Amino acid sequence: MPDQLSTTFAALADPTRRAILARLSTGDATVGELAEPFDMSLPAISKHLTVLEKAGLVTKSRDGQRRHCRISVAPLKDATSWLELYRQHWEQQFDNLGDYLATIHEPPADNGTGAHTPQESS
Amino acid sequence: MPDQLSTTFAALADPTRRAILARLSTGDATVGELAEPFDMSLPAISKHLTVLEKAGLVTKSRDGQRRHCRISVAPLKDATSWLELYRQHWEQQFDNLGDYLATIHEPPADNGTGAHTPQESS
DNA sequence: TGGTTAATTAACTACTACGTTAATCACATG
DNA sequence: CATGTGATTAACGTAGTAGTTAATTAACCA
Repeated sequence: MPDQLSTTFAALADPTRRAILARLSTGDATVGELAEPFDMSLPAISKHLTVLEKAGLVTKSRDGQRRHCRISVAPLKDATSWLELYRQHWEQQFDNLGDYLATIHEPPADNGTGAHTPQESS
Repeated sequence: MPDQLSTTFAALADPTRRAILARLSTGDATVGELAEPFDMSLPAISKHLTVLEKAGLVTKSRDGQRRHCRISVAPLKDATSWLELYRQHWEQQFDNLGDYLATIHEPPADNGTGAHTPQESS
């Protein structure tokens, strides 16, 4: 029983499932409609939907003999929140690159160490 | 051979690996230092680092007999970009919830359809 | 040279993921 | 009731994941 965040990321780690979510973001659809664009059997799509459903990313409701699928983005929000923790980090990494690009336009002061890494461990 | 985004999400779909990234976000570390807080064998951590490295989230460099690990956040940026596509979607979903919460404080105009879903398919 | 330490690789086990086809369930309809 | 359709479940193959312990590589040190 993995945690919620792991389940969410695992669900997103498949291009078919991401495509299904992309499709559902434009509106609800039945299982058959979702399966149609894929070169894959209906049971395969059904299983992908089960994965998405267990991850809380899709909800299904009966409509006669059809199943109506709807996207549910709350877990994506949590995943984004986790990733946001690193946003400043990559912005800083860019800053370091900027610093580096600045230094190589400076006269080479005392840096003949042959170091290849612009970033400090800091 | 999955695509880059799938590899990134798959790498993030493990709490040990996310913890390793969190640790590395505070500064570089050796494999042994990374392994220390976990109740897990060193080879297990080494494999997790291999997964992170293949996903481009960690780079390793030799430092004598140690391996120096550094976080590399570019793939996280791409993952975030993908998730950002859904940000407006969940904001809208919240708006719809707000609308719904507003309607149930309104006199029931002509909405006796028994519908349970505040959102439109739109 | 020989021994210790850091880390990886090898070999193995157990489990899970992803796809298939065939069978089944559940609803719809002539 | 019989039959077709939408979707799931069953059973299976293959491949990958996650962990273990044991063996190996590579650097350091006395």
